Amino acid sequence: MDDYDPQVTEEKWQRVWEDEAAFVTPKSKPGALPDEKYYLLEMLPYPSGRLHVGHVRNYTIVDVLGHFWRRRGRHVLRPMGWDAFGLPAENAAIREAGHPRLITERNIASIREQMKRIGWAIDWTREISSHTPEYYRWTQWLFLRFFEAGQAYRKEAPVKWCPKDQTVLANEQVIDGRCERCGTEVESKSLEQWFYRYTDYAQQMLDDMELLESWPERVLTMQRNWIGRSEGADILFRVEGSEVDVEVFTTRPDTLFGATFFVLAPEHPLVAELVQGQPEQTEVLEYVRRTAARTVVEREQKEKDGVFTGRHAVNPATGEPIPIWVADYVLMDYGTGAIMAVPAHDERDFGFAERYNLTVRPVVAPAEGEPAAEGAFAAHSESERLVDSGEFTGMAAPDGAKAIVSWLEGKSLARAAVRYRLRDWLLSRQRYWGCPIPVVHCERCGIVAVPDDELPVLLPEVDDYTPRGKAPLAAAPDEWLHAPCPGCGEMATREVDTMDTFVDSSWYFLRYCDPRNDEAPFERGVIDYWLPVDQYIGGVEHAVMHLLYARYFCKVMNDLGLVGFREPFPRMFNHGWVHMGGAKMSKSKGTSVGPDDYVAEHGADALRLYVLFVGPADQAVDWNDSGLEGMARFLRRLWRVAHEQAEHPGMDAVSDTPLVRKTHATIAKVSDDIARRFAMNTQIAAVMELVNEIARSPDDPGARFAAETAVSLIQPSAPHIAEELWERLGHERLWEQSWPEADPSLLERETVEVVVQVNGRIRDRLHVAPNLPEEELVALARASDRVRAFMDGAEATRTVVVPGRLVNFVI
RNA sequence: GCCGGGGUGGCGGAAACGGUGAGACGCGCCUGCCUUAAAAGCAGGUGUCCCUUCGCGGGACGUGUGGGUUCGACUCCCACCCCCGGCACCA
Repeated sequence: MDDYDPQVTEEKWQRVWEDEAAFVTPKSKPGALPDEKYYLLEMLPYPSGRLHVGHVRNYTIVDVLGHFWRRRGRHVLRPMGWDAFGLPAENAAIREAGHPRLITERNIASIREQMKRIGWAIDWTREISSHTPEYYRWTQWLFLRFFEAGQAYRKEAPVKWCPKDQTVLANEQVIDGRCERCGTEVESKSLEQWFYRYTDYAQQMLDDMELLESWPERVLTMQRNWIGRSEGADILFRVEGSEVDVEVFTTRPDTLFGATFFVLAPEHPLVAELVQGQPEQTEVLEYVRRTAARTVVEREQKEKDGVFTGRHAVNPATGEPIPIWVADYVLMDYGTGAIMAVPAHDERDFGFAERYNLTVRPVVAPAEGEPAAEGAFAAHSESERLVDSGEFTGMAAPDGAKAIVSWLEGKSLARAAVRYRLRDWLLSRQRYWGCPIPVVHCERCGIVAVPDDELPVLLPEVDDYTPRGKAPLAAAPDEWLHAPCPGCGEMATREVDTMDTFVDSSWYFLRYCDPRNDEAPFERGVIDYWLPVDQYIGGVEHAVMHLLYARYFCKVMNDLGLVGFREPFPRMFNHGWVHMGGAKMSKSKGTSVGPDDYVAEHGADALRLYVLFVGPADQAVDWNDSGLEGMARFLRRLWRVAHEQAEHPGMDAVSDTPLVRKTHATIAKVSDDIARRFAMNTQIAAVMELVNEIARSPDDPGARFAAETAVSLIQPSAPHIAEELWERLGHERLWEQSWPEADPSLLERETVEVVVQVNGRIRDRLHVAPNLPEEELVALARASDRVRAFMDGAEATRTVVVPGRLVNFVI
């Protein structure tokens, strides 16, 4: 027996797989049934330079599933590609005076090489990259379909602006008031920008969660929170001494009689008009100006204040004039930017009223004899009743809410309303390295779409990528910047903003199915075969960004007849990241450990096993390589055991030995761990147990069968060594062999150990046949000397029997 | 504050349904074999405490803390402590 040399073995099999196109998936299998396919998808990676062991863990989890389902007879699609546009490459280009394309492509080449060395079963013929014109042509094409459908539109709106990256951000990209990428406090600016109208789909996103058969509960919760549905009413307030009505949204219309003042957001368009000519005008406008100068974080953290406008609104329920204030705790971009303030029943309103000595009037109270609700501002409940609320006094709060709304509805002053926290998706970016937005601005025709046959609008070369608040493309050469308007033929100017990279990753999973199509983004029939994705895998950090965007994209495409499904990823699994020093490994933070040294020392198989073995696949782990040696040890042991057994003849018939039974139990355990539980750590432990067992009884007649099975079961996790040993055991192409099946008749142990307890304490053990009748078992247990000693002559008042497990005498 | 998830040996982590022996598997550590020696490998041991005729053996305690349900609880219920993640001016 030669020594196990992972370098030799791994190189050999990687070449064989490549030569035989082992993991290349044909376009679609003619006549194949949909349930024979298995579309296995990992979230599109950003090519950030080099892989770290966190990536190795994630992709190896995917790889195990791919091998497993392929050997279970599924037609597996397992592609790879690159989310190649985006700020890091552009910033690196500015820093190093390089070109983002060259930097990106260099990174891709380097990562691809690492991936191949680890031996993942990827279909590289389907590789795609979002920065290539072949890909972004179709990103643009889809944009135009959305544009025609009114789903892509331009508007002036307050937007989040990152002063460091010099670009606008989507709401999802603002974390705690800071830019998700660089941590800079974001500012609020009013700018004209491109949006996808995904608030149209807010309700469907909620409703269609029913179609998501297997998603982590926390992701669904995060999406629900993000969409933020609330039910209530829109109510009109007349401004005293004018014809102006201001609309507010409230979730507590039952408290309308307690609305004792009225607040406008500083950005509310009515503010200037209301204070025109008032003595308070200067002070109010100064307040508005000061608020506008603050960053989002400053505004959120400062103590809330406000100014009185000198004007009053009329409470539509009481007819009473209430003062109108402008205050920074009211936000322009939720609801209507104006609120009715009910200080008795809202914590924020109460704080404000206290500060400025405004009237507090309770209008909801616990019912007679009921204790006051926990906390002064708890949500209303059946047990609370309206007080001091005119004709509604005495009604239960929820009923009162309905009654007040329909009363005002009759006077056209209110209507039931649902609001969402979700804002439209801001998709334009004032940066270079992204997909150009394919429209022109024409003085005569306005915004005009570039015709499909002129796509792609190529990203032009520019001299300077540095963001200066204006898109770098504004400085593109004239021959790019100016183009004839497709409408009137006059010279028009191209759109200079580029798209958010989340647009690129909202449809890539469709392109994988038909990656070289140059007539359409994809062929409908191919999509119908492969989609929806059978298993989607990625980090939880995309719970409210990528996953919501991609869901939205599919809904619109479905409405446009481009695809035949409403949810792309019915089954989602979140892997846990590998951490270092308590945080996710990250190249940019310098907390990153690459796979290369480990692969050079112990081989890819040992590393693959180790990253699977460190812990449950959905949990984060802190990186610690001390156990890697143990995996190498296991592989050498497997090597030795397999070679020993290769000397033994194969079994003709199925013998029934303890080792054979153990082997069948292992098949069952490994299969269930992979297919149902995603328990990659325990499936490996199970194979280790089996190998230990073979080493202990090498002359068992079932030993060769056990060894071959162990090799077969470890193949998804350690494919190179498995392939080599399989060959040395006299077989071929393990990756094509069907997955072993456990024989149910051999799953049961021949004898089981039954515990005999007296009062719940173990006093003896019996070895009996698993199907021994209960009476016999009890008789046997009662006959035990040790049991008799502890029973001390007493009779059991109760006997508990768990067949095959235990007998418990209670005295 | 609200909503999730979690606290098990020196370490990473195992234990569908409440049903033996908690601690699989691996790391680390200890002892022995092999070796001139080391590495590798192999065999065995390894929760805490106690009794022991030291050969087996036996007992008590032990899954964050305190209660509870049950013949029986890592698993169920109540209260509390701690850690991780998400949300948090959304009217």
